[in-house]
Amino acid sequence: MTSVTQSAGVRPRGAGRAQLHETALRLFARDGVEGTSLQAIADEMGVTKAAVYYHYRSKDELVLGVLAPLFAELDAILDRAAAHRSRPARLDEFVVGMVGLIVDNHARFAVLVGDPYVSRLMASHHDLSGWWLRIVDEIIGPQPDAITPTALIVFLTGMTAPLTKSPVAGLDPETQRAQLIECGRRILQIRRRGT
Amino acid sequence: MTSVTQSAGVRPRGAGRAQLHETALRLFARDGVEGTSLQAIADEMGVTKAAVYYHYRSKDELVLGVLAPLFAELDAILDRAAAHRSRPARLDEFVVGMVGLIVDNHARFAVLVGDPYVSRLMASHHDLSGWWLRIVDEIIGPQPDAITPTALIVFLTGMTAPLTKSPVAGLDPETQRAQLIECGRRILQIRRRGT
DNA sequence: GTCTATAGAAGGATAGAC
DNA sequence: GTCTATCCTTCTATAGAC
Repeated sequence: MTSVTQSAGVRPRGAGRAQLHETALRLFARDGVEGTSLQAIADEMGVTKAAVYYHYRSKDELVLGVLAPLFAELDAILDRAAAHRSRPARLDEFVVGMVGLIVDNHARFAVLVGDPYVSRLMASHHDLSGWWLRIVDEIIGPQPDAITPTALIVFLTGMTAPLTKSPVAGLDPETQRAQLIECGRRILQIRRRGT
Repeated sequence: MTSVTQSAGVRPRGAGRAQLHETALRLFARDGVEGTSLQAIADEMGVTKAAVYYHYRSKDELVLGVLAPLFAELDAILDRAAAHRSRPARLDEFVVGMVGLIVDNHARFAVLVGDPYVSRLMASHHDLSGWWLRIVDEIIGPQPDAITPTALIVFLTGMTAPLTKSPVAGLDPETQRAQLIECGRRILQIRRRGT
């Protein structure tokens, strides 16, 4: 959702901002948001704290700026999944979409769903519970059985682990993707349609 | 692992310590370890910081003290599971054991596996990777297929979510237990033995 | 076992020069 | 867009009285 078409050749606005996002995200994922000081981010970039404050007026806004790319993606995945008519097809499209998002954005997603600081931040700034309601309403659909919401949240939370935690990390992205999709299909009991 | 047999009638050593554990754990789970100051814990208990420092010489030791009850439990679950001869039986025993542990200790387990501060603390003080090696060696067994370790870590990480996160929380413990066991059996493809 | 008081470091954030 | 310098708050931790 960041400005995509910016006439080629022009130095992109916020080249420094992109580096800031990258550095901050890496440290957030490694040490947690609360465990990452603006000083540490500045040191890692070889600049001073004040340089960071040029881009964002507070740490909270920096965190939201780093996570921002996810929100549009999450909505897009929901849109694509909700377009299917049968529940299994919706669930499968959702699983495949989420796995794709996570494989490409493991750190960002792990910070979003796993960091306590972010959880509190979301409660006041962004509406993440609305996203969950959309899942229940539009993907699982009317009359959900008792276990599917639980299975979904177990999967959504658990799927970040293999990519960040030590033991299983380090697999090539295609294997990760295939294994995670299989996990999602198992826990949601989706019989694979002819793809 | 804390002293169990202490002649009855005697005021238990560390009645205050138990309350400290309880309070600290609740705040750790809610705000994260790094987001919970010793001041906040002391305030919550109605005492001063110095009183907390009477029980533990540092914040790190307090964190380890709060999490300590888990480690003996984790080993006991592994022992029970490893005693079975067939792999499906070992996996099922492990799933049932872990779900029981989590339902009774969601907050503690969530802090252990989810908190960035704890992750760093474990890397230096405790050997959590040894616990994972025991799982792979003694539960999954020789010649693990490619996906089972991934499925296990997705489940172990994900299973904490329904108990702490908002949407699905608030179910009665028996339902939670049954749903989580079912999730584990699905993702690990365990056909239920005659229980 | 709990208190007051305080040291010493680190954090978030701002002002103003370049 | 980045710097120096500074302010104020909060944090961990310790010393010593009760």
